[in-house]
Amino acid sequence: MVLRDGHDDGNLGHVPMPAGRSPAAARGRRAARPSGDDRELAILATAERLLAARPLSAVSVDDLARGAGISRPTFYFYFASKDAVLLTLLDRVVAEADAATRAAFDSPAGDAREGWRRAITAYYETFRAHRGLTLAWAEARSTNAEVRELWARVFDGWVDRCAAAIESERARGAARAGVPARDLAVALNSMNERVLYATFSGDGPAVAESDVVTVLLDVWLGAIYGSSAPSGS
Amino acid sequence: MVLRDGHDDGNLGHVPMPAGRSPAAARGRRAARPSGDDRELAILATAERLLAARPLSAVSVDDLARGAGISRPTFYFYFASKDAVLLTLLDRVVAEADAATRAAFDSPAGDAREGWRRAITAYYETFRAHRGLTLAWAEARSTNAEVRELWARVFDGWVDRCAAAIESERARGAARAGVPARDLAVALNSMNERVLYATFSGDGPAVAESDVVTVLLDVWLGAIYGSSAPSGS
DNA sequence: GACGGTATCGACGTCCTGTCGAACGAGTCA
DNA sequence: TGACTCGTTCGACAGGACGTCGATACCGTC
Repeated sequence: MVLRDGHDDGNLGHVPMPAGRSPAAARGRRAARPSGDDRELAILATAERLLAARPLSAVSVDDLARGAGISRPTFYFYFASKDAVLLTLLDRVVAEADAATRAAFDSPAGDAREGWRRAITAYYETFRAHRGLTLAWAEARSTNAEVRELWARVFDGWVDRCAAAIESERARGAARAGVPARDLAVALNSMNERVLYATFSGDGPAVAESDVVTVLLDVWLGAIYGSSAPSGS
Repeated sequence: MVLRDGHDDGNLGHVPMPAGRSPAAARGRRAARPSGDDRELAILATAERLLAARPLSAVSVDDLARGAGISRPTFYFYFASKDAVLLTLLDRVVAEADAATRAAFDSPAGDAREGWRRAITAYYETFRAHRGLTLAWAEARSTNAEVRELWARVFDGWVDRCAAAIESERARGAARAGVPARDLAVALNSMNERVLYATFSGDGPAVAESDVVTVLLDVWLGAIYGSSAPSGS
């Protein structure tokens, strides 16, 4: 019999940091406790540090444990697995990206073009700031169902917001009608995901880091408005 | 010391199947031989069969060997690793997709819109016909450098062809000027890759299989021409 | 100064990987 | 026919990573 990662999701709706308890409490094996928190933090810090230098597959539980100054079995006292650590880290970055794109969407936004540019930039900046994690997430996604689910939820949120924005642009007559807004949103967000990944990972053909936002924006505007210059404010 | 997968690329320019020798000869450990060829084929068939049902990570070398009716050590007589099998399989599918998209590009193509639609459809059809492999490839890419390189080479070829086509559309005044054609090609091909993957894998938000070509085409046309209706033939 | 929960680790069993060396069988050549 | 080669096969091994169990040390408290 194979043991499942064993943790009941509980509140994965990740409220934006309830100030006190980190989302790790739900993810880890242990209930909240004061003394061991530094260990937990040490593990997380070690993970982020190591992942900035090597791929996830080259980081073992032992590396994480040693990096945090504890033994391998002790690691399991804090996290159920290597992936659980990653999930905790991702929760944070996702909350960051979520906040940033939400801000971009809700902010004043002079004209429409500027609004979209801000949203794409927010997304770009956040993941660029956590390159290692971004790469590790992509790696884990193919083998870990929880990572897949977390990403699906997050992605879905962005798609919803984009689809709503596209529909509102269509309603005011600025954006051209065409394929369903939601399908368009899925396609464009997928593009961003893959293009940014290629740019950050550096292997294979990619758009230069300095141009990537411009290029993505150009495709977004072309797909939504039919040209790079949406009309009206 | 860790042994590398140990095979000198030789001719990875994959000529479209020299009729006689399969590309596996270059990939595997052994020189061409008549008697063991069925074993080799059996391994490849087993791999494709198993990958249609479970992810790559759930298929062990032992599964492959048993499936082909041989023992695990014997497997290593034919292939250097599980990934080498996958690489051989990918060589084939890639050649297929390459031929299909090349045909789409070179074919008569009544109007421009139809040309692009054909190219996207070719890509879509090929990978849909090998769902399991497509998913496995994505999984292997994150851990295996050879898979990454193979994909980079293939992807680059498509980008080249697309960029050239975009430039020629710009030259004749049909496509709008904008970001460099190559950057645009990278972005659009990346989108296709990610969107199709999501559609085939079925987890997370995705475009329905029946709509995906239409949606992708719409974004391509919007990005290249500025609307879904390119002018002229 | 016994107790209960926190925290820690040594040792174990399992799974998978890749390799080594011994064997087996079918041709070939003396 | 018997020795010799060469393609092919596999049992057995060693290594690495994972996750678990049970014993212990630490610590605040009653």
